[in-house]
Amino acid sequence: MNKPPSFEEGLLQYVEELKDESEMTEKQRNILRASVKLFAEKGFHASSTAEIAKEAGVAEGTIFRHYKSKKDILLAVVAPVLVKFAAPFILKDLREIFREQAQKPFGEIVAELYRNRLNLVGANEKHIRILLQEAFFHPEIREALIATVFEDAKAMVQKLIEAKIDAGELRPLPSQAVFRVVLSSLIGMVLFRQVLDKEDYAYYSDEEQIALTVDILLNGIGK
Amino acid sequence: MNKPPSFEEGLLQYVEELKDESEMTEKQRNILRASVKLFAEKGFHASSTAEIAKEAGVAEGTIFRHYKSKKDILLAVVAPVLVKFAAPFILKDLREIFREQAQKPFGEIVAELYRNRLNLVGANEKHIRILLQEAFFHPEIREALIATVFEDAKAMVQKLIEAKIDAGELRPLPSQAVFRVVLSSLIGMVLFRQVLDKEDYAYYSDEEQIALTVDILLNGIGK
DNA sequence: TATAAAAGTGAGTAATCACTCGCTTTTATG
DNA sequence: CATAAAAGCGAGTGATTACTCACTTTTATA
Repeated sequence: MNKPPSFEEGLLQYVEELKDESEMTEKQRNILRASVKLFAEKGFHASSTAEIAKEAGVAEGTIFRHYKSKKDILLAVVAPVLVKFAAPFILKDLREIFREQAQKPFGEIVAELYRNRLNLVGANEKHIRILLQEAFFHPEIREALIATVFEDAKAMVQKLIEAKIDAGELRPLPSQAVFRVVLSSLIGMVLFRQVLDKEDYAYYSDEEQIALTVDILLNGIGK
Repeated sequence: MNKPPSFEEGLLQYVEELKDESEMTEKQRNILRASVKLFAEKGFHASSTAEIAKEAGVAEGTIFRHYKSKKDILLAVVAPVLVKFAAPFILKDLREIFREQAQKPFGEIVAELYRNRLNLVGANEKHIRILLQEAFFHPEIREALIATVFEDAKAMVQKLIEAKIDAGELRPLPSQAVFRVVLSSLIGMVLFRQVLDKEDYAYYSDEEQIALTVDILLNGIGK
């Protein structure tokens, strides 16, 4: 009858207990830094606690003084990305973009959104990599990712889209589909920049890619 | 001075030695089937050879009679997806779409392309999941994926795009950006259908999603 | 400065890991 | 039908795994 701990009891609990780095010991910060490095390079399962200890310059026992299991380290690495990023940024940054700029043309809002998210990804490559990697295997992480990042963004952006449709600025399309294409284009830019097409992508700047993408999004590729 | 085996010596070698299932023993087929199941569920690193043997109803020694290492099993699982799928389908299916239908409107060609790829993904969920999961960790797989699937598709689609621009059917945009958006939209559909938004997505059929996506792609969302 | 709590240590542990090897059984071939 | 090769087996291997614990060192507090 014992339910496995749900992501609310599990992952989101970390959110509330989130120490910020200033109240950690030197060694504990080293453990996190080493874990991020190794997890990003070889994945969670392929990184041993012995390696982490060595990389962090710490005895193996010290790790378990701070984290009661190896998986705890993963959650401690991943939770801040999810929270400090997703939640506050989406709820604050994005809310700002939408509220303060809701009167701006949709294209400009989306461009600003893309700019914001692209910078975010660039500045936190490793953490995001770990987050996505492990989302494949740990349903709790996947669900937390969808519940915090995706659902919020979806609700907010769809609302904006519907307002812009009512205002006659956008064609009367299903907001679900519009949101999907808006998000797809963002994911596509990240994907091309980071993994698929580094050379060709590098030929254009981020700003040019954004402008092109928004142009296509608004006006289509047809003549 | 020993270079690690490149993906050509490693992965693509499997392509040529690819047994088809008919010339495998019952047990060997069971090993592959069990591996696909476990790798898809918990990932390569988290699946032990003991588990695979148990799931396949086989002695652990039997596994190593057929595959000289655990990683060999992964490559044997992944190579067929890469080759039987990517290469032939892209070089045959896609080439068919492009050649036989090049005179059709771009929208119809892309719709056909989306239909084709969406079915492919649906029919091979597990294998694709494993392929993507492990592409994070194994550079050889990632490179093979990009080299075989991505580069071919990119060259072919960009050529079509440029032809359609010359024919005056599409706006004169950089083909790189157009290709990126075309591919992004496909990835977006897959992502929404399979993981992000199962409920909302289910409200529309694949065919409707494709039609909407192509409409937006061609005509944009602006009024 | 005395004292307790917190942080750090590293040898030790049972379990599990991928893989081997000597053996038996099944299959193919002439 | 004889014989060899291929397939299958499972106990056994040393290495590695995440984690513990008795102990020492550092830090905070009164």
